[in-house]
Amino acid sequence: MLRQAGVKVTQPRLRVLSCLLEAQAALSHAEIESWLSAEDAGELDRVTLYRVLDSLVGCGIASRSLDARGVFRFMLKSMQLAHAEHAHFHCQRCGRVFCVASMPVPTPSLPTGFVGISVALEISGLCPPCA
Amino acid sequence: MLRQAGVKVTQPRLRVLSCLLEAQAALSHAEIESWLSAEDAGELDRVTLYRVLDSLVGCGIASRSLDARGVFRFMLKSMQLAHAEHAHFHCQRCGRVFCVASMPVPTPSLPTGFVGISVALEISGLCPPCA
DNA sequence: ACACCAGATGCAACATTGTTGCATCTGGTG
DNA sequence: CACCAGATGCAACAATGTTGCATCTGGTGT
Ligand SMILES: [Mn+2]
Ligand SMILES: [Mn+2]
Ligand SMILES: [Zn+2]
Ligand SMILES: [Zn+2]
Repeated sequence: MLRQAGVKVTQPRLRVLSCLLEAQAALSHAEIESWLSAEDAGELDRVTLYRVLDSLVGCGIASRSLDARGVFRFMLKSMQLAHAEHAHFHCQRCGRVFCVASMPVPTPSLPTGFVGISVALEISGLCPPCA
Repeated sequence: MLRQAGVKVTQPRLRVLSCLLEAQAALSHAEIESWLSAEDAGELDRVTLYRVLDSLVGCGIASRSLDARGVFRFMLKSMQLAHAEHAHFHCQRCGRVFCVASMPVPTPSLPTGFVGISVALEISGLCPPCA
């Protein structure tokens, strides 16, 4: 994937990529850091991890989003694309996120000058168990 | 508004409230701080401003949301309601938020059991100056 | 008018998340 | 195998938000 994307294949990038490949959800910098520090290989520098994540996003392998606390989270672009076309429901009580396949995300129609990069349709409320 | 909401009417709350009443968009802590520091009255303590904003959100006068950089922004709840029907554009670089009147927020069609409370259509990208 | 006190304020210290500068190292290329 | 663009590691810095605590004050009851 790294070679395909035209970036250097380095140990830190391979280690972070394997995290993202295994992950079931979007991971924060802190989560990846603690996951990696549990491995046999040495710790990965905090700043290097930030820069690895930047490079993975920059070359299109990963995507970056914000969680409810304002912390950036990362997932493979391939995984993210599967969720880009439908809405997501955020339960205000339990925090869980549900896919809402019945609500497609509309195509952006922006005023001239604006460059749209992503569109998200987010519903807040109470999920069945919480309601 | 403060008396109505059942919280003490204090000078800091009145000053912050007047900012939010004048504001054309959701304001960040930093924006409110610099706006207030330009006034005749003395500077308002950073921490007090955080706590005033918390109290305004807590008593239902204001609403809190995240901008594209992960910074919290605040606006009057009443004003927020006026923005519930259209999309919003978040600049990834400068954090500013723009109304996109041309993109209406779709009516929620949720699976049975889910209780929708709010719907947001959020576009991320670069605003004209930043692009 | 006055005393009282829950809660609001101001200040210092701290925590978390993310960025910048710079010296050194290394993956890939010729 | 030499070279170098770019990646890494470390230190310092920046931005945003939180906690602890002493002091002050808005509102209430007398
Ligand atoms: Mn989904
Ligand atoms: Mn709007
Ligand atoms: Zn729930
Ligand atoms: Zn911008």
